[in-house]
Amino acid sequence: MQKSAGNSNPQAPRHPPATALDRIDRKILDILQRDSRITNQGLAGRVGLSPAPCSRRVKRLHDEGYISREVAIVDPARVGSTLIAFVSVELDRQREDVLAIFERKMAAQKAVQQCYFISGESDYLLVVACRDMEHYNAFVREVLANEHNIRRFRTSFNLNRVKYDTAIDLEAALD
Amino acid sequence: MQKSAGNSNPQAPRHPPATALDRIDRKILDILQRDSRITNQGLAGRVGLSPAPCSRRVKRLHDEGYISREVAIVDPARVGSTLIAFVSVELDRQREDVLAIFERKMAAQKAVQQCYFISGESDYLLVVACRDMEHYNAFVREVLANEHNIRRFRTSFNLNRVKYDTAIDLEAALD
DNA sequence: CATGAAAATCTCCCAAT
DNA sequence: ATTGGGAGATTTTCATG
Repeated sequence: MQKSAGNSNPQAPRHPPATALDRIDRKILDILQRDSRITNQGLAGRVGLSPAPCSRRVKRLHDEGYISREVAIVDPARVGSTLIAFVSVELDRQREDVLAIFERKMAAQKAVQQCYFISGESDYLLVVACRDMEHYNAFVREVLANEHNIRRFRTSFNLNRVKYDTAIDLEAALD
Repeated sequence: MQKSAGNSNPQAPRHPPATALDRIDRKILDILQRDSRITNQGLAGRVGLSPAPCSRRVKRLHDEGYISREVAIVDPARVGSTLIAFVSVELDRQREDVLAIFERKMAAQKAVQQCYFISGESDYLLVVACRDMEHYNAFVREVLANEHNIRRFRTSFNLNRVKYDTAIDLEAALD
């Protein structure tokens, strides 16, 4: 069994063997997941270490791929991206090449923030961020309606984003 | 018209008047959205500024709330969080108090990464991150099956996360 | 892992455009 | 009003114990 597609990942970062995480590592990850702007000595203080070994651990967490990247989260409302659409997509056929083509297209679309190949009635779930309805309409017409392999798609719109977290619950993850 | 609930936001950060963004600001945001670990002088170089004014702009983008936070993105596979579930939830009634209670509950659940109040057939869409099926089962039994106001919920599981971006397309957002 | 020093970086202030 | 340069203050990193 292999992933649905995209095994030709251009530059899949090859990470070192990856040592196990102890309690301090998880605490560091937990803090950085929520605020990566914290200074090293601030972090060190919160996990009960001196700055030097704390810095080493953070570097290791990066190098070994536990932290894949650090990003700034932009407030969508402030930059005029006010509409989030959820699109469930059903393809005509679930042949590997059809899936791969669709996935490549979605990955290339800047409006598509998230794209999941899913189980259940439809094949894909998209999360699309747009400026407004006009922009979403343009996206649908240009991207989805032009895609021959789509049997149908259904859109729901966001009325209120109650929660948007990028953090993973590390207690539950390892325990 | 008001948001569906949660207007009692405990500490909604009150941001300054918010000046408009020029091309350089958007370029800064665009870069930081994808990599906030870049040094200030590296950023300054890429946007064609010297370090000092670049630092000032970044500070302003934070202070005025364009950047709501900076976070480390943890690789789910590396920390044993391998299962993502999508749950569409239909409530018994769409009364404000029922919505508010449900939203508060979801916001408090660490496994719930995203929660949207949506238009369409169901009321909410949840993105839930779990260690495995057993963990998801426990989540469903403890959290959803105990919630009296839920008429029904339907789960789809992630088979392949094709794309996971937190960046907003700023070109489209402002044009 | 902690301590202490060196190197690099960030941030503030001031002059200049 | 915003930029660019420089000094001061932090921060990170590398050595040693």
